[in-house]
Amino acid sequence: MRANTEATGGGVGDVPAASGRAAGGRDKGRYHHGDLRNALIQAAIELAGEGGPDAVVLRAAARKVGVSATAAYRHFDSHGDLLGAVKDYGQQRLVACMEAGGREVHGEGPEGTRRRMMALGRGYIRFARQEPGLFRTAFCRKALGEVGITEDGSVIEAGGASGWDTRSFEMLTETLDEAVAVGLIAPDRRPGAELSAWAMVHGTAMLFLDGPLDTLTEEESGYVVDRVLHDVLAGLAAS
Amino acid sequence: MRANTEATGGGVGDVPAASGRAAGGRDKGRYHHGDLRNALIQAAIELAGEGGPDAVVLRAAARKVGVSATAAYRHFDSHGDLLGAVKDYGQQRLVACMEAGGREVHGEGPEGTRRRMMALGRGYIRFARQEPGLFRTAFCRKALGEVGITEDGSVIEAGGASGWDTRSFEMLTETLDEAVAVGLIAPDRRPGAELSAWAMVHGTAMLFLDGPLDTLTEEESGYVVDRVLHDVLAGLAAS
DNA sequence: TCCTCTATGTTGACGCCGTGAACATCGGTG
DNA sequence: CACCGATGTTCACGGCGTCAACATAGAGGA
Repeated sequence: MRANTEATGGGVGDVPAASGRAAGGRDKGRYHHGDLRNALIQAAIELAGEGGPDAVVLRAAARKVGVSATAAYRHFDSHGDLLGAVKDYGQQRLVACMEAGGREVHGEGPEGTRRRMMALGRGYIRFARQEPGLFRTAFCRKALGEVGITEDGSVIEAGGASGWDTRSFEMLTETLDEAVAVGLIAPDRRPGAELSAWAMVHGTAMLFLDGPLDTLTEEESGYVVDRVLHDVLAGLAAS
Repeated sequence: MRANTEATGGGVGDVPAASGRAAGGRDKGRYHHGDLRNALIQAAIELAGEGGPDAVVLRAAARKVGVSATAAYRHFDSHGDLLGAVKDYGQQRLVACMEAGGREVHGEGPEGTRRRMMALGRGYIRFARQEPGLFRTAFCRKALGEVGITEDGSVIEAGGASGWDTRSFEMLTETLDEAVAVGLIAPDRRPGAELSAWAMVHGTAMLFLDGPLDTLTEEESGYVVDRVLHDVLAGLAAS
């Protein structure tokens, strides 16, 4: 971090989720932008949405805001730092999409819980399909100092599991606990169940985006998603 | 494609899988390399193995071989073309790793088939963990003309499901058919089963690499993999 | 009120990247 | 042997991330 990045907490939080034209350039050539950090993040988010993580180009974001490239360095340590901000935003959007899906289902008992789990998974995959660029950015490596190669050629991987929004994991955990309480999942199959569930959903999303499922229509993909989610629930339910 | 890329079929095939020092530079300054295309692919494979798809830098590969950067354009259309060759190679290695896993299991009947499916999945994930750079490259987008942005800003996604090695999919299909024949999977649950199986395995691999499972030890991850594979089989077996 | 100090921008430069154009060299075919 | 196409080379361009030096606006104290 550098300069005032500490002050804004490094989060994205107050970026207007979808403010149309990126606040398109400052009015009347003010020398100081006023909110350049968030403006750059917003521009970078749009780039990511259109072209994925590789499209998040520092100079392009600066151009969009109407500011010189190096101005970004007053607010971000590096290109990876900016990308990390977009990554955080993407993860938040993913969580929001899951929550939106879960809120629509209100049923009680085993069937209600089952439908809620399905809704969670559908929300996850819906976000991946509707916002592929952001989804890929949310799961891309190489934000901040995650990977790099030192001058002597050795590979460095700093950070470990850093930079992960744990909220989506918590949502899954809560719903799985509910599923056990309600008798949907056998208690002895509970430990580690979030892994199977998450892997299945995430894998399905990846196959939709980068795999051989990328040509399916909306309707076909609906069947696929239901089938996959049904299978993972069946696998967890089996005694 | 350009020049003689047609002649070698665009495949990698005859690249020595792991020839230590990349054939380290031509001897005695011969003007013509003799096998530059494969030498560049080999160098690019090493780059990918060390740093993933982003490390596959055309100029770096040329440097490794001891040749000028533009020489690569006699054998590849573009950077994406070279990356595509590495991608193909990575997919072949993945298939090889799955086959190696499957060959170790010889049992007959339901239990044998079950163990064979587990071995296939373990091979998939073992490759992802042992060769993360190659694995990521095998599944990276942006080889050849897969994605791009036109001058007017619109996003173009050419190719569709192109560039996919279908062999791994076939192996899965065969084993699933075997599982039905042997009574492991209910026939009515067979259609679409490869999707669930693949999604689960691929998702687990992704969570190991880019997700929150990247800190697990070898032993821990073994349990995780077994658990996940067990779950997906249970899900398919349930009537 | 004015002066100064610091946060925030700008310009210029560097080395790396992918890529095209023009030129050089080798090796096989008439 | 003379030639020609395949295969390399050098040079050049614009774009990228990033650093150093300089410019400016706006806030807080004299």
